[in-house]
Amino acid sequence: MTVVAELKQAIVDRLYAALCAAEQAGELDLGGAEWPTIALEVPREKAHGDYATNAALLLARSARKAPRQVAETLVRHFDRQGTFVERVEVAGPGFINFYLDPAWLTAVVREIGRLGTGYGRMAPHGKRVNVEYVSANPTGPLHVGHGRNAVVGDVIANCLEWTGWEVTREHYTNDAGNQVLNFGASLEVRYRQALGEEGLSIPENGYHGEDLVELMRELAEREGDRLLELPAEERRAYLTSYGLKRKLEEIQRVLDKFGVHLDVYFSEQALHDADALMANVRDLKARGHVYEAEGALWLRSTAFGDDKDRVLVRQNGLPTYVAADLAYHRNKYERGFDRLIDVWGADHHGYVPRMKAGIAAMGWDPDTFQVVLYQLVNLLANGVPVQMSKRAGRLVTLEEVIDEVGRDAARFWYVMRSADTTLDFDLELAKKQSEENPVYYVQYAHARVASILRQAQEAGLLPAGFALDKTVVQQLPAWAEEAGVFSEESESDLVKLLAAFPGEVQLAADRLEPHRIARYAQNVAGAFHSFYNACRVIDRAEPERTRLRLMLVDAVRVTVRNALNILGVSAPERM
RNA sequence: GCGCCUGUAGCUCAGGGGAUAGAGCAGCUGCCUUCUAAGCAGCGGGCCGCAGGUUCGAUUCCUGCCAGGCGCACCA
Repeated sequence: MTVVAELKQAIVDRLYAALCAAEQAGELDLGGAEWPTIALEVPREKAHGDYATNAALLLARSARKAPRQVAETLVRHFDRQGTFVERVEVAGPGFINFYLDPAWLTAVVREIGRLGTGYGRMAPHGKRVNVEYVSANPTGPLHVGHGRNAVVGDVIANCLEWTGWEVTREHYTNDAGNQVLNFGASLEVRYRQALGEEGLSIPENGYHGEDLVELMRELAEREGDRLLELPAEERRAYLTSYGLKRKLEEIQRVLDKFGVHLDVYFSEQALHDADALMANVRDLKARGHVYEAEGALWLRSTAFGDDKDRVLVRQNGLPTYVAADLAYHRNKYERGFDRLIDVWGADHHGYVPRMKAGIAAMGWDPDTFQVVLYQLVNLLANGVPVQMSKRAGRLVTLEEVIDEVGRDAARFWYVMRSADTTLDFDLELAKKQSEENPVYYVQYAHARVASILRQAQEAGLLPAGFALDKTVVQQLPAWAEEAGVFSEESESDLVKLLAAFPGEVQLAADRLEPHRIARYAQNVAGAFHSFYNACRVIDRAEPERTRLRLMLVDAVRVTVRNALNILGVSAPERM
């Protein structure tokens, strides 16, 4: 438990004790009503203390007393011995405000220094979660939308890992079904065209992308017209599997460039090959959730909250996408995951109820399956929407975005905003403003701290062997023991923010809201820059204060670096 | 028609049952002979879409409406 978690728990415990004592003293009669959950919050106004609770306001009704009176009673019975609480006040309509001994701030900084790269990380609890994201079709390049999916999924996975989950990052590759047939047909056309054949056109529902032209041109150069001599079916099979393989490699290459490293690339075709789809349908049938109608096999998903039943096997005997996806999710559960998370574009939101229904029908708790939906990405150029036409085959690829904007800025941009809001991604703007991008503001804070530490070392304040891969406290534990307290407002503001980091990570993980980490990093950077301008760190006239502040800026370095780490953004030591 | 998301400062967006609603950008005023000015300090700017309801208290929760986006396949 962190210093903050402990001190908050102590306050809550003492509040319950005070409540209990007040009841026994006959000063408070809740009339048998249950005790409310007492929560502490950091007040918006710092004049209202370090922490505050609205417990008295919640108790007022059942106690049939004025909230302020209830608060006074609780405060009278509140025992602050052995806690960091220095002063307790009743304020406003009945809030109880807690003012802490400034030594708590020193304790926080000391702790951050001790934990270093582990600050904000919870202990593993052994539960396993599978996070499925990107899951792009291997029939074309990754585009701007995939970028959001990738970063949202990646940062969620990181947050879960930091909060103790054993995480598997997984990509589902749709390398089977109709679209693959269309893909193969498109490749055939491009191959023939590359060999000079004319009068051919990409079939209905085919893939018009320039990337396939390039891919087949390359193949034609290497293989010549040799493939034309093969039987049609064999040629088609070759082209298809060749294309899928190359496109998947392409996806992996770009993701790698984007800092997205997935543990598992799961092939849909493998499910087909193992007869997993029909095996699952048979199982669902045995469970009584499948019926036949109009020549098709239906899942009675309405029994599990869906608004209509869904076809699993079509009249023509081919399984639907739902059948494949259910078999896939069954496979995930059978691999022993306690929890499944899928990251989908909001255009697929209508698909959620049928998946949940299917999962319930297969016998798993649908609450263990969650879908994170992100709203779509609008691509703009100078504020004007860019028409993304698949037909014309012209779309801005993720790789172009990474190349133009830079990996760090792109990642930060994608995850900066809540997944619930539509994201305008203006390439021209992102390029032009790259110097003003919030990510640089955060990275700059980190670089500035590193610079201060370097200067401290040059000034002989830190030992010659001082290394940035460890913290000041780790290398100079005696400093932490002798440290005094912070007195400047910009110092305490900063430390309080640093203290909130583990809680922020937990909240981001619990709510699957990765943008909170980006926002938090900006807040810390802001508080640091303010501190930097208000306080001088290295001051030969005041060695004790210098040491304390060196530990503070080092704690900033640790926290910013850890936050950027979760975001998958680099933390440069120089800029 | 039904479902999901969104509506908060000029723009882009945070926040969230409480005590005086925030940030960045844009505009204006200051701050570099001292650790990185990719920075800081300050000023101006708000019926938190509209109308009801619940509550001691609503911008936050509920209902209805309005506006924008996205869905509603034996496609994936």
